[in-house]
Amino acid sequence: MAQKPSIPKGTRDFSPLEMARRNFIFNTIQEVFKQFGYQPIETPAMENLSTLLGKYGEEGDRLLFKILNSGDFTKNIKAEDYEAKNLNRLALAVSEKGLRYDLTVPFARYVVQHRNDITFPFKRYQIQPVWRADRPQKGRYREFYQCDVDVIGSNSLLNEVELIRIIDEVFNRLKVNVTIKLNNRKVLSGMAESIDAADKLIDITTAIDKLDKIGIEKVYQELLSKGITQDSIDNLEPIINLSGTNDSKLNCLKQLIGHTDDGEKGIAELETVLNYLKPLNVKSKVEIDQSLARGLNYYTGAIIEVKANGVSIGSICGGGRYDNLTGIFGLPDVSGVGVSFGADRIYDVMKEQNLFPKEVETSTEVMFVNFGEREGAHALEVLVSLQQNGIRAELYPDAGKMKKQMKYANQRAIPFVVLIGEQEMETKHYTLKNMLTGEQEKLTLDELVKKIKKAQ
RNA sequence: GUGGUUGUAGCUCAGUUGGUUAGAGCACUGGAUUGUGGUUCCAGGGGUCGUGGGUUCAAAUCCCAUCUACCACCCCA
Repeated sequence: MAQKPSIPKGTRDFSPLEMARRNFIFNTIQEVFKQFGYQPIETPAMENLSTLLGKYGEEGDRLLFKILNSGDFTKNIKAEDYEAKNLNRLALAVSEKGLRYDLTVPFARYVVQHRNDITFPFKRYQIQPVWRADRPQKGRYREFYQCDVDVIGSNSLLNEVELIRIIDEVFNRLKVNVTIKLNNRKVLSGMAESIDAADKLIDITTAIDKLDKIGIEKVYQELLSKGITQDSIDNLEPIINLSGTNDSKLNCLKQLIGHTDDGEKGIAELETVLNYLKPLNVKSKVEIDQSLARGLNYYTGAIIEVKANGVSIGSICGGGRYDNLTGIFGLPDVSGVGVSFGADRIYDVMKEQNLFPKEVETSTEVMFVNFGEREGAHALEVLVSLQQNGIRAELYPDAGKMKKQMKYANQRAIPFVVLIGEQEMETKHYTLKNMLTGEQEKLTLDELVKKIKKAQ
């Protein structure tokens, strides 16, 4: 136990069964992305710190993994920074690269860098791990995969509609029951403006974002502590407390904040998206949630978040529109909208709800028992024909005890075993054993193929 | 980053007020069964009790530190 090896905090190994299930998720998501016409890109695991820093707020900067410079990494350290324990400056002195924190900022960097080769609107997807130096918890890891779809260079709200359809399609295929929550940043600014607290937008949004979790009283407490007046809070109450159907929420919002510029625009956008959606037969519940804010302060329009119904885990997918993300890299006025699927959390939800189809766990469909040199050679020929017919087959490599070979097949959950000994070699009728029922029968090669194919 | 809970065999866990050689179930290996797994029976291997220090004649057990996992906050996929 003492010197048992281990892996860093918040990281995980994935064993074959977990990989089979994870790949099921990744493949499903990727198929949907492709079906909607998105193209893949990849970016490096590490980016220059200058690309990453300052994009996620103070909290985000703290959660960035930084990479120690090669060579003499002390050469840029200034004595006074060391004396004063100026950690930020020391970190910059010894490190100029960091692990990516999400896929959106590297994508923005990519777009700016390759702007001359890209045809806009650019629809890309990206499935890669990201790293955050967060304290791990259930559903929270330090290394996890994001599956991003974004379209950049188009202001059309049809993109929002398309993303919602993608979300719906992915979770339908995965059989995960979800609620898609929708809001608009402009509605939030309209709210702030209508209570004369436009300058406190961030404080207001982060506070009411917690409504679900901590209840309305605590939200008010937090607002007061941030310097929002009691008058303003009283005015805010009817807005936060909206309930009912999307239509009735929209109507109330119009009355309450429709007079502000941003409020009017935001409501109109929400209404447009929902109207597009109406005839499209989206199966997941789509609901307006005027308390939905999400932390990232670069969203400017739509805000989207997906929750799995009946599982207490954070959001499993989220995103929104950002009008000027590439602006920070010197390419202004390019609007983008996208969402990110959290594969690891989707895995946890599906695990908890037993949603993985057991077919994904079958690797080898048929195993040949090895009786010895001559029998093995014969089995190999039969095996090749099966493989050429698209059947996943393997021959046990050692002519060991039959019990051991059967046990191997059993534990690998291989549904069929073929036995080829003296008798079978002579008659060319091979014994096929169904490992689930225990039934055996003697079949010719053609019958063998047919039988196994039928079970696929 | 703040506060709390935790750690004994590969896994899930017992372990008395601190007291000889730390146990069980499952898993693993071998046998009963040299052409039959998943059931049954028998036998066996495997732990310096997370790590480091301290208290004590004596520590898995008490104290401190540290690491891990989990929970709440913060934040988020």
